[in-house]
Amino acid sequence: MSPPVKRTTIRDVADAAGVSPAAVSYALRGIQVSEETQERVRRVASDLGYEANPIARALASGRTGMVGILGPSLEDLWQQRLVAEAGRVLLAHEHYALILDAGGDPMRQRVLATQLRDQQVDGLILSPVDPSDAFWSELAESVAIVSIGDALPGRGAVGEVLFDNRTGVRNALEHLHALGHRRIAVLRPPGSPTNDRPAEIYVGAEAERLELDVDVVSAPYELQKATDVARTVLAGTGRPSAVFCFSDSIAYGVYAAARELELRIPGDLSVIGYDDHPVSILLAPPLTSFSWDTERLVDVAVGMVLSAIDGHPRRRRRVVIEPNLRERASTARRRR
Amino acid sequence: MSPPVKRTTIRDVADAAGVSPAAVSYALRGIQVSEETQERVRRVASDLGYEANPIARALASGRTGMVGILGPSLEDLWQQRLVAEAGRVLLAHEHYALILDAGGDPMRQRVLATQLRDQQVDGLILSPVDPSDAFWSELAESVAIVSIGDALPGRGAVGEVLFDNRTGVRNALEHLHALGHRRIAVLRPPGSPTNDRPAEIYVGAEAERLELDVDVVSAPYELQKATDVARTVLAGTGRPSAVFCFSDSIAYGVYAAARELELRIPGDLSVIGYDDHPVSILLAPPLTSFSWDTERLVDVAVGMVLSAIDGHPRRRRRVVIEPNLRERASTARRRR
DNA sequence: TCGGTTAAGTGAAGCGGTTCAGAACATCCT
DNA sequence: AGGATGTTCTGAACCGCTTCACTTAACCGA
Repeated sequence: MSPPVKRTTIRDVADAAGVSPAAVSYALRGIQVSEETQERVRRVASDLGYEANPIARALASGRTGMVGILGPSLEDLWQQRLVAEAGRVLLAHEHYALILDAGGDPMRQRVLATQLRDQQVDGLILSPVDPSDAFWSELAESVAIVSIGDALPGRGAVGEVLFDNRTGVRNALEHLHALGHRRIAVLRPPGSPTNDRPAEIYVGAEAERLELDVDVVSAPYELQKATDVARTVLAGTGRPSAVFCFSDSIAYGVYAAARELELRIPGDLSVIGYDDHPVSILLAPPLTSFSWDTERLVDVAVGMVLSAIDGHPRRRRRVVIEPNLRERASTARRRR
Repeated sequence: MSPPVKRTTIRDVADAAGVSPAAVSYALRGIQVSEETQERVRRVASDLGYEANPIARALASGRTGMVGILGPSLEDLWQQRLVAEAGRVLLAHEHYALILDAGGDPMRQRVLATQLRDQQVDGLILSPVDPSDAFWSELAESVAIVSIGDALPGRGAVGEVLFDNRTGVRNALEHLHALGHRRIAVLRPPGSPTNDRPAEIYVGAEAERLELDVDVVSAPYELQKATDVARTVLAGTGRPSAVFCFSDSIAYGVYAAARELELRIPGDLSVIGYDDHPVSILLAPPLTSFSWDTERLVDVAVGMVLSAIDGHPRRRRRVVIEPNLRERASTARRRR
C-alpha cells in the first residue's frame, strides 16, 4: 500500500502551467483569476491527474467537508435507512458522512458527539437526543447542529426536523380506543434518564383523556433485547391487549415475543409501529404503522446543515413532519 | 457556529508545560520522552482541555484514521447491517468509517472508490465488487483494500473475506431439488457487466448436475425494483416453482410480488434467501435463508485493514465464511 | 499627462501537527 | 581519562493547501 507514488501536488500543477500555486488554487475554484488562466490550469491539472488533497485543504480552510451523523442506535432499521439516505444526499452535495451510533446509550451519544466535533466535522445531524440535556445546546455553540426528532432548547440548533409526536400518539391511542382496547402498553426507545420526554407527556395526557390504562416501558432497539422486554410485558398478569411501539424495530420484537408466547396478532394482541419501514408490510401480519416522508425529512435536514455550513442565512428553521397512520392487519377489535 | 473560540494547540500545551511542541507530541503518544515528562504533559494537556487536531495530524503523518466502506447498495438490509457493525468495530479501534454506497451501479462504485482513496482513507473495505475488473487490483496498489464476498485477482488486496458461494448454491439447489422443484429462478444482485460472476458459474454447474431448469436473473436490491423484477419472473409462462435469491432483500421483493399475484408461499412458490437478516424470521412465512456469522465476518475484515494500516505482516489473508442453511417455512415440497 | 481604479497574479505566512537530525548531558566500558 | 553509547529533549523542516497583503500592469477619466 501507499507505495512511493509521489502524489502530484498543487506545486506540480503550478510549475507545469507556469503560474504560482496560489493561482492554481484560485483557478481550480474558479475565482480571482482570468477565464483564460482558469482554462489553462484546469487542463494542466487534468492532464497531470491532479486531485487536491482534502486533508491539506481542510487544514488550511478549516472546513473538512464532512458531516457527522449520530443516532442513538443503528440497530434500528429506520435509523439505518436514515443514515443511508443522508449519506447519499450529502455525497450529492460533495460532502461526506461520518456515521456513528451510540449503541443505545445516551451518555455515549454525548461522548461521540464531542468526538465528532473534535474530528472537525463541519456539521452534525443528530437523530433523537434528549432535548432536556443542556449539553446539546452547548455543543451547538461550536458546530452547526441539525436535530431530528427532538427540539433543542435555546437558540442552539441551526435547524430542526421534528415529528409531530403529539398527533402520532393521539392517533395511535384513538385508533386503539376505537377498537375497544383499554389496557395498552407503550414501548419507547431508551431516552432521557429524566424520563420526561415529550412523547411520554403526550401519552399521559391522551391516556387520561381517553380513560385508558397505559403503561409506558422503555425498550431497546435491538431485536433480541426488544423481544426480551416485550416478553416481560406480555407475560405479566394484566396483559395489555394492544401495544404501541415508538419504532418498527421494537414492534418486531413484540412480534417475536408474541410468537414465543403463542399470542396471535391481531387476535390476542394488536400492535402499532412507528416509522413504517418498508419491510413492515411483509410481516405476518403486515404491521400497522405511522409513516413519514423519510426522503423529504433527510433532504430538509441535510439542506439545513449545508446551508448553515455555507454561512447562509442563519435563520433557524423548524420543519414538522406529520405522521400518517397506515392501517394494516396488526390491529383489530379487541376480543372479549 | 465556530465562534472565535481559539482552539488550544499543541504549542499552548508546550508553553504551559515548559517543553517544546515536539516533546508534547511525543509525550502524548507515549514515546521518546521520560515517564516524568509524559506525566506532566498529560496533566497540562487535560487541564487545558487539549485535543489534538485530527486534520493536522493526518496531514503531517499521512494517516487519517479513516476507513472507507463501500458497498454496492445500502438499500440492501444486510449491507446496512454490515456497515453499521463495521462502523462500530472501527470506532472501538479508534478509527472512523466513511460509508458510501454505489446505489447499485458498478461503474459508480469505481468512481466512489477512487474518491475515497483521494479522500485519504487509510484503508478500504469493499463489499461485493466485480472481481474480474482489473480496476480493483490497480486501486489496491495505492490503498489497503479488504474485499468482502469476492476475491480480487492478483496480489492486490491485503485481505479477503469470502463467502463459500459454491457451497451455498449447491445446498440451495439440492434443497430445492429434494423438494421436487425442477424449474427454478435465481435472482442475483446486479453485478459484473461481463456476467461471468463465479456465483453464476456455480449455478450453471449445479443446475446441470441436478438436471434443473434454472434461470438466472439480475435484480436490484431496492425493494420496489426487486418486486418489479420478481413480478416479471413470476408472471411469465413457465413460471418457476421456486426462487433462490442472493440476498434477503431481494427475497422480500419476491414476497411482495407473490402477494400481488396471489401466489402462496410456500404452497405455490418456494423461496430461499441469502444472508438471513434478523427480520426474515418474522415474515409471512418465515424465510428460509443462509446465515453467516456477520459479526465475525466484520471483525475479521476490520482486523485485516487495521493490521495492514499498522504496517503489520503483509501476508495476505483469506478467510472463507461457510453458509448455513436455516430451513424455515418458505420452502415446501412442490405441488403437482 | 497623471493620479486613481481595477483586474490578475504573486509571495509568504499560516493551519497544527509529526518527524528527522542533532544537541546536551549522563552513563558505561576499558 | 576519553571515546562510545544511550537517553531525553529541541529546532526546524515539512505535509499540501488557502488566503491575506501586496505588486504589476492595464485602463480610465479629466
